[in-house]
Amino acid sequence: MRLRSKFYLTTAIDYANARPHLGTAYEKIGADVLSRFHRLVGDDVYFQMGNDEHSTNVEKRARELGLDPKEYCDKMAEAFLGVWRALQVEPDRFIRTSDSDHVQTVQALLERMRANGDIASGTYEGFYCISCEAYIKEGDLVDGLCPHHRQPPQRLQEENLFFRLSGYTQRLLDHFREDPSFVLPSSRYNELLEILERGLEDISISRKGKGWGIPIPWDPSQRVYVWVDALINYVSGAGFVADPARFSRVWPCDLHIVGKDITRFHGIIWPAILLSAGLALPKRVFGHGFVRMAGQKLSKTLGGTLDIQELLNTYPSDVLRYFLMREIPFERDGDFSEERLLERYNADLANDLGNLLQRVSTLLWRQEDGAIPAGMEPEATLFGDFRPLKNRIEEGYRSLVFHQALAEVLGWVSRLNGYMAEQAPWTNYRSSDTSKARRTLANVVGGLKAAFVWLLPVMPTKAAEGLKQIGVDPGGTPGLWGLAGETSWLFSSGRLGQTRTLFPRILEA
RNA sequence: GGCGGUGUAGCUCAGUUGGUCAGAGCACGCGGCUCAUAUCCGCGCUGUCCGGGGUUCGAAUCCCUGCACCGCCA
Repeated sequence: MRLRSKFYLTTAIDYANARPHLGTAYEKIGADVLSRFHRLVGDDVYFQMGNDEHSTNVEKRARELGLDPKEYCDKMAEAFLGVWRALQVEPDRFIRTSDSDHVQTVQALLERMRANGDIASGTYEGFYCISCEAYIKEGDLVDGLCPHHRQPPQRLQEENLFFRLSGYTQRLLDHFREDPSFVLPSSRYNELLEILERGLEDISISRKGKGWGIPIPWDPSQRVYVWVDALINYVSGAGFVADPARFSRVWPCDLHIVGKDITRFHGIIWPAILLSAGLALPKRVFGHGFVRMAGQKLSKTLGGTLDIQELLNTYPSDVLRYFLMREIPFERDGDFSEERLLERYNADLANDLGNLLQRVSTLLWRQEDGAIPAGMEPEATLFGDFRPLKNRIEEGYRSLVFHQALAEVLGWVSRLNGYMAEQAPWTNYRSSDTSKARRTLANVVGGLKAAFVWLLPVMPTKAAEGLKQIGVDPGGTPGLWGLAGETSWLFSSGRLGQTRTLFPRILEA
């Protein structure tokens, strides 16, 4: 029996100036799936996400609404949490960069960096895009506008604090070469490696001002640049100042899940900050792909947003989670469309999985009064290669290839349907070959138990409901994931729960 | 401008080191079953594997080149 291994997992934190859209939800769902998977296999999981509040855009938006930034952020935090709850995304901590332990952590790390001789003041001059919250090089402007937001940038010149990022080029390069899986997928790794090979430049880490933002401890006329502020949330949330015991248990972070557009911040700047502050580096950064609609990028500034709440009126959150994880490979971009969602739902969930549950339940209630036949043997044709199947599914989750894991589970369900048709237990009952029918049904029920357990990370509610229908209480069964890999458990006796249609077919609207 | 990725049936995609590799699922057509949510099972259909050259006995798979889309960097 090995010790429970800890697993500290984070998503990016989100700007609090717009409600979450499907793309944001995709990232959180992926992380939540992974978090649930690790809990199921028995790891000691700490899962964090949150909101990034010290942005000039947030401040601006708040003023527009006539609110104090903090007040506005409170409302937005509630709005975000509402969406996450609706999607069954359940972090252990939802951090807000205005939280006092975070503010203290940021200041403490800056002091360490300064003590380490990595911070100096200097003058910055350049074009700054307010929407990007970043400087843009002159050559990147398109017709004098920010290429991402189509807005005119500001010309800024100010006295700032600089971080000697350049001094960390070699250490980061060494680290990248030592661990090619530090940044995944490999396409992102290669991009960052190239940047490192070219060498890093120092970066500005503060902005002049006394408003919204975290004050530089030794220079209250400067505020910490949002990106630096934001990155440090991973350390704050782990308990750096608020809970040192937890911090020492949980840090370094096992995995940062972020969008592919910000892997650079997480794979280069963030590790450099940590090195400077004398903290261990995270073990891995994963840059996921984007959800597109009809090939178009989803973006809060460019609009084109699909309302999540509205989708949830038609499709339970389990179904939306399933669709996103099944259809869009986590490391790649993929298209979202409601037609496709409907297709997947009816084909995979209603017809294949839900219907199988229903047909086996009906037979057992009618013929066995709801008892699951005990003492039956697994059929070699079905369970012969069960072990490798289970391993592939586990590996799929572990390495964030969720679509593959789900394809494997649904392939298994498909085999169960085929087996059922082949054995035709209903004819056995008619010809009084009850033992053969029982053996068949026990096999199908056993197979379904495994399938539902494997689906728990993605569809926590529906899979649990499915398990209850075949007599398993998921909440009251410790070590479920492990049990689902053992035929002795899959073939244990039991009684069916109440039968209810798990995934009612949805006809075209 | 530099580096990298992608381009395979109507749609979404698998295709390890070149030799049943022309595939899966969905959609579609036909047949079967009736336990089931008009569901399930079986069978079938469609492809210049982006174009053009080349290497090879043999290439979707290697090389060159062109095109399209995408990403990172400049």
